[in-house]
Parts: sequence; C-alpha cells; structure tokens
Amino acid sequence: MNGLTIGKLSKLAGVTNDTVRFYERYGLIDHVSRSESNYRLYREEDAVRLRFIKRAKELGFTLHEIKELLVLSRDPHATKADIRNRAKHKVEVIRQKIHDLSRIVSGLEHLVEECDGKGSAKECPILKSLTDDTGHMKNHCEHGGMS
Amino acid sequence: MNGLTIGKLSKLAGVTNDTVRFYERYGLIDHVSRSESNYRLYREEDAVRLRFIKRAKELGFTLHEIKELLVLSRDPHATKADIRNRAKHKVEVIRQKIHDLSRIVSGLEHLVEECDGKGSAKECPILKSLTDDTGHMKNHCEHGGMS
DNA sequence: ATTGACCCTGGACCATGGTCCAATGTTTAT
DNA sequence: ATAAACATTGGACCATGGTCCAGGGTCAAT
Repeated sequence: MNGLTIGKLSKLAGVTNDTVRFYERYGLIDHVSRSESNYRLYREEDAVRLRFIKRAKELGFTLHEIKELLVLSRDPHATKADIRNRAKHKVEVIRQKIHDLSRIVSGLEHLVEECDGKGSAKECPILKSLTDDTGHMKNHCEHGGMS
Repeated sequence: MNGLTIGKLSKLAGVTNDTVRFYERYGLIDHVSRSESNYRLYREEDAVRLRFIKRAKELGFTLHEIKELLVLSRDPHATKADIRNRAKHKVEVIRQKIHDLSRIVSGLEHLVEECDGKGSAKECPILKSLTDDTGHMKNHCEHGGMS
C-alpha cells in the first residue's frame, strides 16, 4: 500500500476525513486512485492542495471561487493578470462588506449612547427607534442591507 | 372583513407574503385571527412590528436575536439596561467581524502588489503564496478564520 | 358565470460548508 | 482469534432566511 490513507492526509492538512470526501464530491480535489480494498490513496501533493484550499478560505474566497482559482492555476493559457484580477475583485467585495458593517456599528453605537440604561424597557430609545422610522437611525442606516 | 389581508400587510411593510408566513411559523409575529374563509386578518400594529423586524435585521441582528428583543420588549420586568446590553454586545461582535475582514483585505492587497500581472499564471506569486505556507501572507494572516 | 387576482396548506428547495450516521468491510495490534 | 481502529457508501441533517410550487379555495369585477 503506497500512498496516504484519507486519515493520514487529513491529519497532514488539518481537516477532517469528511471534509476531504466533501471536497472530492464538490470537485475541489481529484478522484484519486484506490487500493485493492477500495481505500483512497493520496500523495503528498494532495496535502499541498488541501492547504491551498484552507489558506484561500482564510482569505475569504468561497469554495466556488477556489475551484475557479484551481482551474486557472492548471490552465496553461491563464495569465498572472487573471489571478490578480480575482484577488483585486475580492478585495473590493470585502471592502464593501466592511463598509456596510461600519455603518451598522455606528448606527448601533449611536443608539447605545442614547440609552441611559436605567429603568423599564418600556421607554427604551433603542426599541423606540426600531419601531419608529423617524428615529435617530435614519442618518446612519437609511440604505439598509447586510450583504 | 375588517383588517388587512396578508397581501395588504406585506405591501405596507415592504416584505413578501411568504416572508410574513415564514415569520409567523418562526414565532416572530403572532398567529393572528382569521376571516370566515380562513384568511389571516392583520391590524396596523402588525405592520409596525414587521418594520421593527426589518430595521433590526438591517442593524445586523439575526432573526433569533430579534425574537429575543421582541420578548424583552413585552416583558414588564425588562429594563433598558437589558436592551442596551444586547446592542452593546452586537457592536462588539460586528467590530470583531470588521477586524477579521480588515486583516483579510490587507493580506490580499499585499499579494496583489506582489504580482506584476504580466505573463503566465505559472509563476504567479499569489498562487504560490497560497500553496506555500512560508510565503508573504504569514505576516498578515497566520491566524486565519472568517467568523 | 367566468375570469383574474387573491388566499390557504404542506413541503420541497436554494446557497454555504460541511458534519454525523448506520451499516459494512479492512487492517493492525495484542 | 479477536478487538480496536481505520476505511467505505449514501443519505440525512445543521443554521440562516427565506423562496417557490402544486393543488386547492375565495373574492371582485365584468
């Protein structure tokens, strides 16, 4: 039996067996050769690929995008500019997300400041502003939306 | 037939009929009285509650949290401090998320700068750094994680 | 009376990224 | 020889926040 069983591989890469099989189903890693007893047999390079996936995920790429990156990385016609553009686009998307979240935070902070935290929730300005569109949130959050 | 049918209500609140029924199932809005022909009949206050939900969602609260807020808002023992603490906690969670995303962005930007965008993807430093843990990302992203 | 617009229900389905399970087979260690 | 630890499969399930659909019933207008 030459090659790594799924357990060894997943340990090397820091994921679970289930995740490896899931990635195979998803198309992120190859359908690999099997032993006589039908065990998957991996090579060291497969651990490299798994770590590639892990790191790309940490960078905010979805599995779908990682799949595209992997396809590109094997395409002899792909250029550095292709990869670079993906990365740049991702930067923009994440920046937008940060911007949205920042607006949300400042809206919430404003509400927290309004509230003295004393007494019954009945007159809580936070609840009031949620109920009432004419409240103080307007300046911060009139455009709404999380995505 | 006195009261709003679901269509009128959802239009008033800016959501779909399906969403209203979903919220009812989820427990965000009451099981409301029915007409003879089994149509749901709403009052104006129900639109207020739906808008409350909408705005809270815009502020980054999950439906689960909104449910808790609604329970609190009806609890005679609830205090302003209770509500205020929820909001403050939410601010911290979102701040952390922004922090994580910022780290990701600077990591990606660093990679984009590395890449001249000329030539085959084979030697792309971005791909390289994903494959190779010893790459330039280490300074920015060694702790990883999106949530 | 018939058409179109509205309402009802339960259940399936979407994306995301897996996790967990049972039932079964294999390998390794004692 | 037998048990523990590993592997296989297909399929169900988790959270999140809904959307969509079929197969009905109802209401308003012509």
